[in-house]
Amino acid sequence: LVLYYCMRNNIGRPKTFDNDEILKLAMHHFWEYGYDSTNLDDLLLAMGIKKSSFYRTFKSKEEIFSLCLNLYRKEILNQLNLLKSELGAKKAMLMLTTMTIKELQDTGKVKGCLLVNSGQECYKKYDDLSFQVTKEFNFIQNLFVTFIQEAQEKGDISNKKKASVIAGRYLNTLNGLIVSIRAGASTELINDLEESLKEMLE
Amino acid sequence: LVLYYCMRNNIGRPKTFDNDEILKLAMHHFWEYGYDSTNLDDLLLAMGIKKSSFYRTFKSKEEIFSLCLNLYRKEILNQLNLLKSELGAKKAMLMLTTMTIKELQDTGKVKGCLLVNSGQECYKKYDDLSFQVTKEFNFIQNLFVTFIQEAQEKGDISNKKKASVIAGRYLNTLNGLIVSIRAGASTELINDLEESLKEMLE
DNA sequence: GTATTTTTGTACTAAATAGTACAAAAATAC
DNA sequence: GTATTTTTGTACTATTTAGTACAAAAATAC
Repeated sequence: LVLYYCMRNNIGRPKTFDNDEILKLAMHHFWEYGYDSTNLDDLLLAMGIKKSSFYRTFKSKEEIFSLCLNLYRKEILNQLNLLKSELGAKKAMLMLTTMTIKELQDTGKVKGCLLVNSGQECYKKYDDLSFQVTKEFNFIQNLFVTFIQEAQEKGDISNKKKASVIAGRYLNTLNGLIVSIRAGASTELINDLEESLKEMLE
Repeated sequence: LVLYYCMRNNIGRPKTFDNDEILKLAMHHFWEYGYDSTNLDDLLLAMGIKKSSFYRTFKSKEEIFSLCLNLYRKEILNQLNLLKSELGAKKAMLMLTTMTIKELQDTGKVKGCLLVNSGQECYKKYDDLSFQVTKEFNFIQNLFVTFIQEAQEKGDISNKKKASVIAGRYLNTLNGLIVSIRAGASTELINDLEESLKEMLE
């Protein structure tokens, strides 16, 4: 009798939310408020589920945050690859940067890069998360390196420096940009920084 | 009778700690651990006083942190002016940067800039502190602008861009550097970033 | 109706935290 | 000794927080 029921998988009340979708909602909430200052109640509101369902689906706050870091890296990877297939490696990088700055200016929200933010927050505080952040960040960094190499080989980037060094300078400036915008940087400065980013990929 | 005692100021048990000294200790503790994840007990240990003495001397955790931000800005101001009087404006800036990187590498501790760290932490969380951080940060930024202007007039910097733009690029790269080091940047990248900082002041 | 699974509601625990109250002790001047 | 001020010790409050326990309700298939 029990065995018969176990064979079926459409038994019982069907799931009303998609795990991946609410994970995405959680990611955006963490992205805006950070890890520590996101309390569970607000997170649940953002996700649209109740506490009981939450702990039924995820192990802990730390675990879901870890999943969010993972998702974030995947989304950047997908977006960059999509842009590359349409525009080529060099223009893809520039486009991502332009989009980032645009979004910052348009929405007025300075969310920055989730990995960078999390790095600042978790560093010397949550060892596991800190380790993962470094891993995901390096993944993205390496992705940029391969893009730059590809563009160098195609002749789109004439700069002969090592791709890893160019990528380092590029991401360094991009990361600093968020700090500068939060500190109330002028439009003039932002435009200049964007210009300097372009110069790096010439 | 009471009036007679009030005239004297050497009456009663003398103070055993200097307010400025323990403030400095507090500043270094906040600098290493951040504001939120500094709990009062650890802070008191670092300061070497007891809770009762603390609340007798300071109003709250938020107030003493505000005083620390103030002190931090003053110390940078003093150090930069001292270096300028010895080396001139341009070399003073480069020296401060070199010292920062050296300290990061030598001690292994990546404390970064207290104002930048606090900016990330307080942004959209503690309005008063956030406001103050912006103020102190702009103060330092303006200081760099005046240094660059002075060096441009003396001919030490031939770059004809607006001093504010050069300062923006410079601080932006310097701030990003801390993120990069925490993310485990290679010595090669760090050296290159330091090189790019030098180039900006040429 | 019954069996099963998902979701919710309510109430709770345990720990950490900033800040307070207040008396006792210690260190000075007289 | 007394008066005064600083420092300490102890105990407490009030709040926030992540996480748990468990039963009740809702939604499906049969």
